[in-house]
Amino acid sequence: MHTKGTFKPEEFERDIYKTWEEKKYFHAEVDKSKEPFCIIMPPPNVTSQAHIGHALDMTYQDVLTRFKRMQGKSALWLPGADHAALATEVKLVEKLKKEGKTKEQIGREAFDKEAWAWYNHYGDRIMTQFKTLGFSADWDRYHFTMDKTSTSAVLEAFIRLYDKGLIYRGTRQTHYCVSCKSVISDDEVVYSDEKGSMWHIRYPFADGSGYIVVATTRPETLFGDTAVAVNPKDKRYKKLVGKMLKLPLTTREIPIIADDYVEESFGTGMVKITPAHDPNDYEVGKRHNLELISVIDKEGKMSAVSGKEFEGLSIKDARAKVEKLLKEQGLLEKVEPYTHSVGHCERCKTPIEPMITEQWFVKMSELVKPAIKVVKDGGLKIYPKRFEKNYFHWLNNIQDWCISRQIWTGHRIPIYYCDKCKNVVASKNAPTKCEKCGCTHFTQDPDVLDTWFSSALWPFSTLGWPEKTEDFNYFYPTSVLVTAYDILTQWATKMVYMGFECAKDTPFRNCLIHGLVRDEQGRKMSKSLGNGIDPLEVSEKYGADALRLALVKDIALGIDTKFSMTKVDNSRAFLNKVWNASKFVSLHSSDVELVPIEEVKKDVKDKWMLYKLSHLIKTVTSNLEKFDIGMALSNIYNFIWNEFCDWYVELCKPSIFKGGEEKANTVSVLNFVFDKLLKLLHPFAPFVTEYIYQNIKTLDKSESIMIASFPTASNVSAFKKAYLEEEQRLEAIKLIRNIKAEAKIASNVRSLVYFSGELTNDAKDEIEKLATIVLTNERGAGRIVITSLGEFVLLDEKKDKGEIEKDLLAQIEKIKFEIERSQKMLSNPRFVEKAPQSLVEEEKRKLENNNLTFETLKSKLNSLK
RNA sequence: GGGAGUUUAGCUCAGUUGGGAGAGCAUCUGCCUUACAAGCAGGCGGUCGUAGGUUCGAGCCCUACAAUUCCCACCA
Repeated sequence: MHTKGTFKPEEFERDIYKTWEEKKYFHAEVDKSKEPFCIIMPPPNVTSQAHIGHALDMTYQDVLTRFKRMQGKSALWLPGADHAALATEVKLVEKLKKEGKTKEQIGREAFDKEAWAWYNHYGDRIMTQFKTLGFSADWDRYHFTMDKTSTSAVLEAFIRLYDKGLIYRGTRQTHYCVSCKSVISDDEVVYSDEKGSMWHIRYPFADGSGYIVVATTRPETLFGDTAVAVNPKDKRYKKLVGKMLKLPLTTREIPIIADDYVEESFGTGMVKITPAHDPNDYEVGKRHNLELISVIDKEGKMSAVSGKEFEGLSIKDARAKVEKLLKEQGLLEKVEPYTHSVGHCERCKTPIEPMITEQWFVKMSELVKPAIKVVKDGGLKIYPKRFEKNYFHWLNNIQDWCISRQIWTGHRIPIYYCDKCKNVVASKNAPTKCEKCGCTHFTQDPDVLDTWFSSALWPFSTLGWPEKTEDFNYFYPTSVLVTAYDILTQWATKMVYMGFECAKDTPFRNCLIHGLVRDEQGRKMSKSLGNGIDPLEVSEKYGADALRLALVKDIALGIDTKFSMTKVDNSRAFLNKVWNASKFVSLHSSDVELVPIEEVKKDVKDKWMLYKLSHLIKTVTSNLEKFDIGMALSNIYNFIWNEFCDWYVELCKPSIFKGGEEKANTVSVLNFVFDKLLKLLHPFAPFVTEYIYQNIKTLDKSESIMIASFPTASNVSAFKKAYLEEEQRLEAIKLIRNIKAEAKIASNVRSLVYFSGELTNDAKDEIEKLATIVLTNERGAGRIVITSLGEFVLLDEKKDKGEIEKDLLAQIEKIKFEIERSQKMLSNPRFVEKAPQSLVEEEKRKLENNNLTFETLKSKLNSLK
């Protein structure tokens, strides 16, 4: 039995998890007799370590999975990891650099091997970490975005989209990272303000009649200028439109054009247009049919177009040289400091270069339509609802998705070019013979796919798609996606439109958005700030259960949460409380033959407890169904501590100490209730609940609490009367405790209290024990308190008449205030008319009671005089 | 520039269709009462950001404003 020892989670968490794994409780099977429930785990980067954000995200998922599993669903939580192509490549290149190598030196094949060695090395580290936090994912179905099934899904999806004309190759301006030597998507560009300079450069007129001045932050791109633009409404420059300028440091001439894009008030009102190296200029260039001149190459060096003097220079050197030459030629008006926003590569932090390149794109306009519709129609619900706005905004403004990357890590694009006739073939395997020219030699496109391409297929690739597997048929669409709001648009949207395109349905029915975990000052946790909290350290010290509770207690959906060790301490204190409650239950159950709940003779306190328990079960279940796990946990926490421990356990003691049948009955109910509470708590604190469950005596015990049934509310309307009766007793106890404290009587001193009304023996025992008093019907003077049971007088306090009178007057004042309040409401005809009848009745009842109390108090006062 | 969140006790935050303001921590008082001092009992503490409006009634609904955080776009 479980009657000794203190709460030491480190002594049992590991073993319990091992048992769960051995018993295969995490494994979900296709079972047509059960309803499916499925969560696909958002795959963390395979090489990352578990951080506090994961802990929150996964706790949400584990709570829901465990809840549904206990409800009898076939609950699948499918885990996996992501290869994070660009992030991994950056790290691999760094590693090679340390070894004095480059990826080009070792070649593509060897590089692939390096990548796989890397995956294998880190492969299950993060998943092992997740296990220590108690997560109940089905590890048998672990997937990786580069594994066979995922690769097969990627190939299938690519070729389908290609054949439908939804994937195409195009030349356009894209963000290019000269360090990663790859194009990156808009989402992978992070902007930050940087101190730079604004160069004011003189562009002479071609006819030698003076010059104009343009302002730029990128003087080195002037070799790519193909025009200077002014606003068509700008009176200053209207006459100049059409005139030709001599481009400094070159022999070229460029025109002055008019375009709305230019703001009159900014800089000089004249903008140099460099279509190949600026997104806005690119658009202007398209409108005016300007030539694209690339002056920066993919290495981040100046190209031949910029002239012999500049060719091969870095951007930085070129900039300095341009400045020097302009100065020498008297073409530099001034240089002023200027702070502006500069885009950087998310992974390697290098400033990005807008560049014209040839890339593969996914055409979005049609693809996006069902994804918008499903949310509008309610086929996919987003919690909280307000995030729908972000979702729609994103999809309505979406650009074609650039999916090719010039790196080596990831899924290679399944496009082959005929060596002879350049025929383009999309194929899962290398084609053997060209249909057009019969050539047998093909070269595969060197690029790989954006990581998000495989992540977009994640909800169905993990279930076996494109094969028509049983898993896919049973579990797809999945039940809910759990993720933080920062990734809703980047990832969730992709899964939805790819889900419709490939798997013909929404990938998940619900999308649950939670906030981010911040530090105590509300800052984002990051390596550079050094404010990160390692969930594994916390778990090791305080137990995984305490960590989980600290993360999700009192959090609201979609709202950031601040993490603090105070919360962990509090959670541990709560678990300790549960631990001690279990010791109490155990201690008194050992010598008792438990009676099934239907057959137990229940007294008032038992009915009161069962009545309240039934309501708790309803509330918790409904909150969990709404994904409000923060609220559900609060419900359970408050009930266990404030209702069960503080009141019910104490109420049980008189019966327990009496022994015999009365004890057996009480302990049976106590056991029943505690068992239900453990089950309610289990999804949140799986380890300690399992440990206690295994070590206490209960009827109908399952092999594990994990697979026990989640409590369901029973009909308790018959207990309502007893419930109200108990509430009256508790009210009296609280009021008596209160006057005792006010009278400065120590809480452990048994006070003599006068009471003249009728009480059952039970009630008398309870009140005497819990208020620490002895009741007597011998009248005396003292502090008076009026309760719904009658009048109690505290006798053992030496008080003179004056003080008692003062007390009474204070009570009378209080009650008068109440009476006036009720009267005011009830005398308002519009309240009586319009407010719900039950409310009006309630108010009338209160007024009546208060009037009675008022009369009693007044007669007391009079009798003193 | 566009959009969203937040603003409630000293601190961290709940508050489920509008119907007498809540928890934890901190603090104060008294208790080592036979499950638990990681505890028990009792207190102190709030014009619910500001100003209007709707309503019999507003922390909750509407409007404006302020502070703060974030997202998107952009910054020649």
